[in-house]
Amino acid sequence: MRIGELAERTGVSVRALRYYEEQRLLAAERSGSGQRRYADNAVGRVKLIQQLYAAGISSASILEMLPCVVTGVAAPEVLAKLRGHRSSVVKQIEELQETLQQLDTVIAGATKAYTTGVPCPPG
Amino acid sequence: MRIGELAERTGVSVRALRYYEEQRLLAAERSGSGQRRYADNAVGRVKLIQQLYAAGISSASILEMLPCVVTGVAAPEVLAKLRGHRSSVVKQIEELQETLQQLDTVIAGATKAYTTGVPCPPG
DNA sequence: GCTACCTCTGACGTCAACGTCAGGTTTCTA
DNA sequence: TAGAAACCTGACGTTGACGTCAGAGGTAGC
Repeated sequence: MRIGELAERTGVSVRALRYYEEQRLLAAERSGSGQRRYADNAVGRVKLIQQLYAAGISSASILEMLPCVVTGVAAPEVLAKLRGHRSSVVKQIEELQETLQQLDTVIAGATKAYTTGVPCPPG
Repeated sequence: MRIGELAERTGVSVRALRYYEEQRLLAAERSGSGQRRYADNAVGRVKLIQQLYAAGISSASILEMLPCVVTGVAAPEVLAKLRGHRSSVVKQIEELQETLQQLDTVIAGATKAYTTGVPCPPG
């Protein structure tokens, strides 16, 4: 498929896909005229990249771990980094759960208070 | 306390604290010579700010919700935004949990494969 | 009162993941 | 075989949360 279709199917922009290629995260065949052609599995690859980005992992780290994700094999150093990222993700989840509780407390309190008290000025 | 102590007690930089003030997220009294003086509860406030930042909430949104967190009262519009942020945090958590599973799969597979197979080149 | 450290304002620098624009080529559709 | 739509390669712009540096003034221990 061409880049526009991949963009549509993954929900990321064309520019982002070119950027991934620049970062060597996503390869593409080229047609005779130089247009990018992607295989079907590129969709999954792009979604994986997005997921890792969302976890706060940098291009460089993703680049490092991608072949391992694909082949299922990793050298000890890479494995150590993977474990590092794993624990960072765990920590992020824990912190977000705390934040969620805070938000819930505020929402619950504010909802109740507003039915009886003075509102907090918006803006 | 002065800004250096607050920085040390919260683990954020002096520059960040000044930035929070710029964004009107954190107020400070001033000494006669113009130095910032913070009350003890500033520690909690800074940690809250960090938590909200970590949830991907912008300065503007934090500014909007802070008085509500403090007073426990919110106008309906603000409340709606709070709920919006809440669901965004929930979504983030879900996505991170997916990512965690992916990482676990990779780590498990790679650990096993490495004991028997070919390593993935590091770097 | 000396000295070492802390703090001030202002202003430019940084970094990552793209957005956007320009100017030209390719591909699809009628 | 038009012409619209998609694609190409640069290359500069953007945004947020700070980092960093300069030059000047404040503070605390001895």
